[in-house]
Amino acid sequence: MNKASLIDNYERKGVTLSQKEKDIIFSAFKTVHVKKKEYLLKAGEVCDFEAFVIQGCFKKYCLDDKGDERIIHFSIEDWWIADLESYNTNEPSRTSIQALEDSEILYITKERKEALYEEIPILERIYRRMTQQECAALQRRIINKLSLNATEEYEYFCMRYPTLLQRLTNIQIASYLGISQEFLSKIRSKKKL
Amino acid sequence: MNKASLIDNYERKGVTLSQKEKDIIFSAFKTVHVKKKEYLLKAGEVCDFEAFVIQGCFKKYCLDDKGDERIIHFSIEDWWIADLESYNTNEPSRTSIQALEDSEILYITKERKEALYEEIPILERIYRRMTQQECAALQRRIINKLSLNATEEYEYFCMRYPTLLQRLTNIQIASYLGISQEFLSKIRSKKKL
DNA sequence: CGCGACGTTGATTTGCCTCAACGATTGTGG
DNA sequence: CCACAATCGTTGAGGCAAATCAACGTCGCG
Repeated sequence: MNKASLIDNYERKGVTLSQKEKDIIFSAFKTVHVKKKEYLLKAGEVCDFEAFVIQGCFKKYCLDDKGDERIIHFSIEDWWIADLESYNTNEPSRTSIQALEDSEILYITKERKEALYEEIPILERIYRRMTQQECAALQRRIINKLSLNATEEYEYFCMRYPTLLQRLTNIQIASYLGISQEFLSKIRSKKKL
Repeated sequence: MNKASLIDNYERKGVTLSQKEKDIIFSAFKTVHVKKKEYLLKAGEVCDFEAFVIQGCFKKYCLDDKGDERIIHFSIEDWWIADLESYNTNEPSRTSIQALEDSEILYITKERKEALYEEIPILERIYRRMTQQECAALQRRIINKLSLNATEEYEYFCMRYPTLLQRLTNIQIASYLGISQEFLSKIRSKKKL
C-alpha cells in the first residue's frame, strides 16, 4: 500500500478527480509513522483529525467500569480511523486509538480537512457516501449483536474479516466480540472437531 | 410538527438555505400518511427512498433465525428513516420498516434525491454531517452493547429517550435492548423498590 | 361480551463469565 | 545470547445473568 491508495479509496465512491485536485489532496495529508503500541488518540483528548491507514493495524477501544478494554473497531490498510463522536462534537473522546503493529498513515487535521472541502467541494460527496457506508456497516454489527450468539458472531467475524483473524490475538478478537478470551478459546476448540 | 421542521433539521447542520432552495426542497418531497401497522419497507424489497417523520413513530427491525423480531431503530418526529444498507447497495433489504402509530412523513425517492444534490450542492454537506452524527450514535450503541449489562442498558435508554418510553410497549423496548420481555419486566420491578 | 395482546411472576435451564492452574510463546534486560 | 518475565492460549470447576417455559390477571378492542 502507498499514498495513491488514498485516491483509489476516494474514487471508489464514484467520483473522478483531476490531477490538480489529487495534488491538493496529497499536500493536505501528512505521512506519519506510528510504532507498535503508540497512541494516535487517548481517551480524554479531543479527536481533531482523521487518518487513512497505508500500512499496519490499529484498534479503537474504550474501558468499561471494571477497567477492561472493549474494542470497538480495527483498522488496517485502506481503512479510515478516527473517533467521529469526539470529532463532531469537539468534546473529549471516550475512546483510545493505538497501533497494534508498526504502521504508516496519512494524517489530516479537522481544520485542514474543512478547508479542503472548500477547495474541492466534490469531497463532500465522497465523504457523504463513505460515511453512509460506515453507517450501514455499523448497523450490520448491531443486527449481529441482537441476533447472534457468541459462536455465530465469531463465525461471522471469521467469514467477514479472514485477514484480520491472522493478525490479531484471541484476546483482541474476544474483546471485539464482547466475550471472554476463555470462552472464545472454547468456541474455537469445539469448531475444530 | 409540520413540513417546516425538515428545513429546521437541515439548517441545524450549520448551513443556511435561501427561500428558493427551500422551495425546491419542499417540491422534491411528498407528504405521505401511513396508518398504524402499515409498512414503509418490507424485508426483501430494495430501499429506494428516505423519509423524514413529521408525526408518528416507526420501527425498523429484522427477524432472527427463530423468527423473533429484533428492533434496530425507532424513528419519531424530526428523525429520518430508511435502510441505508439496501439504499447504498441496491440489494434487497434485510429489515422491515413499520408504523407503530398513524403517521405522517416527508418521502423522497433515491432518484429524486440524487437530482436534488445536483441542484443544491450544499445538501451534500448537510447530509454528510447528518450521516456523521448517525455514525457517532451507532458507535455509542455498540459501546453500550459491549460495556453494559441489561439493567444498565435499560437505564441508559430511559435517560436518553424518555419520550419514547411512554409511546412503546415493553415488548418493543425489550426487542430493541436485545433482552426478553420477561427479564425487562423483572428489571423494571426491581427499579421501583 | 369474549378474544387476543400485554405485563407480571415463579421455576428451571443455559450460555457465558470468573477464577485458577498450566504449558507454550514472545519479549527483554543483563 | 541466554534467562527470566510477561503475555498468550487452553482447560476445568463453579457461579451468575438472562433465557425459556408456564401460568395468570389486566386491558383494549372488535
